Amino acid sequence: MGIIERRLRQKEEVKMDILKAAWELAKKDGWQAVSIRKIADAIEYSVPVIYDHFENKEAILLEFAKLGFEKLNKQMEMARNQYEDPADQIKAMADAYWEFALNNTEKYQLMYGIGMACCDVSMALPEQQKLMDTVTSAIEAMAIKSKRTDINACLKYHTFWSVMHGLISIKIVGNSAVDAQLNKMVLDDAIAGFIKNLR
Amino acid sequence: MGIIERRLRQKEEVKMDILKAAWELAKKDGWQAVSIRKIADAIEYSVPVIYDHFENKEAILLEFAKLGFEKLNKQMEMARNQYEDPADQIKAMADAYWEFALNNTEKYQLMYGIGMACCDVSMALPEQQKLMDTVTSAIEAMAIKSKRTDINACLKYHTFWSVMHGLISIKIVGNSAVDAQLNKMVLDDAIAGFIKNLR
DNA sequence: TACTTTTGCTAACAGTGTTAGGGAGATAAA
DNA sequence: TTTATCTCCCTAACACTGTTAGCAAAAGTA
Repeated sequence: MGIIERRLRQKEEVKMDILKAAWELAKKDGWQAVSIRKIADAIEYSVPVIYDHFENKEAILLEFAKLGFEKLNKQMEMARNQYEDPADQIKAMADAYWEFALNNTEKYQLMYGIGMACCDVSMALPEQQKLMDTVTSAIEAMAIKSKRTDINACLKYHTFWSVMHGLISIKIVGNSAVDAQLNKMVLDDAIAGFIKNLR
Repeated sequence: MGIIERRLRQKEEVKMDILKAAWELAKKDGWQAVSIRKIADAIEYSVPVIYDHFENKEAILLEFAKLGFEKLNKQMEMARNQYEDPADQIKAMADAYWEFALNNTEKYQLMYGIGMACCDVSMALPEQQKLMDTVTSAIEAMAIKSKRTDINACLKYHTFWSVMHGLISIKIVGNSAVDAQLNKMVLDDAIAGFIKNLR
């Protein structure tokens, strides 16, 4: 009775093909160029088959946003765990965030809706919460170490995130109008200042 | 021979009607809901008439991005000119930027392509340059006053802009998931830290 | 073999930006 | 005044988009 198992396996395979096709189209010509018909064409199935696997186009894109958050979470935790000192942790996480956004531009765009319609949904993803926890823990550790009782870690996290996200989204929509080297310098300067204000 | 004058006047009137219709549609249901056909319907002309006044849809949206930059420039200069002390100027400009983004969300979205396709063009607008000059002048003044020769004003401007833009774009795509009061606190904290690092 | 379920297709609906081509009216020249 | 030109603006189409209804063929079950 492995029939239904095989069916499930085959169905999963088609689903993966859909995601793979969508990803390739996005990498080649950007998310705007991704259409249901082009995906159908790539996987050699007709259009309605896609709707057997995903409720709508948004659901397909959301899948990549989720993947993005998972990957970012992993890399942020790895960066933090490489250091003991909270200041070093914060610096490492800033670099990791920057690195992730540079190497996963397509996913980052989806995660925060840069230069594209859709994805207010992605902002409500539970993976966001974990990202916040990872960074906030280091900020709290630093506050304790610096014997600063006046620091609101949640507030400081949002500051951290704003700088990072601002820099990245300007870079993404600006098509490297500002050169890459300056961007990295701005990041380093901003994070150095951020850390200094936590001491 | 006021005939051609009248014609030009009427033509300009239709152009204004197009912009007005586009603006009203955007305010009601967001930029995604703005379509050439809906505009045509609103101005009670057929679709191709719109293409007599604008090269394409992008050109219509770009008009609002330009208006946005002009308004922002004006408000930033006003904010700066209210104070003599460069630190006060920077704080005032940060508040002005924040205020502008809050009260002109639709324009801000267009200016920096938040949550929508299009508008890599708007990033190349000359109005951007002026904005940079306004802020940079205050940063330079502050560097001189603080006798700091190590400050790269251009770099600091980008830091300033990143914090502002990051905070605002998170707020816009996040549909006020994070509450408004915290956002203002984050802004004040970030700018206070920014200014502190210029002393 | 007959029945049921699953699968995946064609074709359509309603919308998008954009443009080719032509008809009617206003202006200018005869 | 008649004829020619020119400007204005419309209808209709093209090539797309996301999404879905309905049906035919294949696969599995009795």
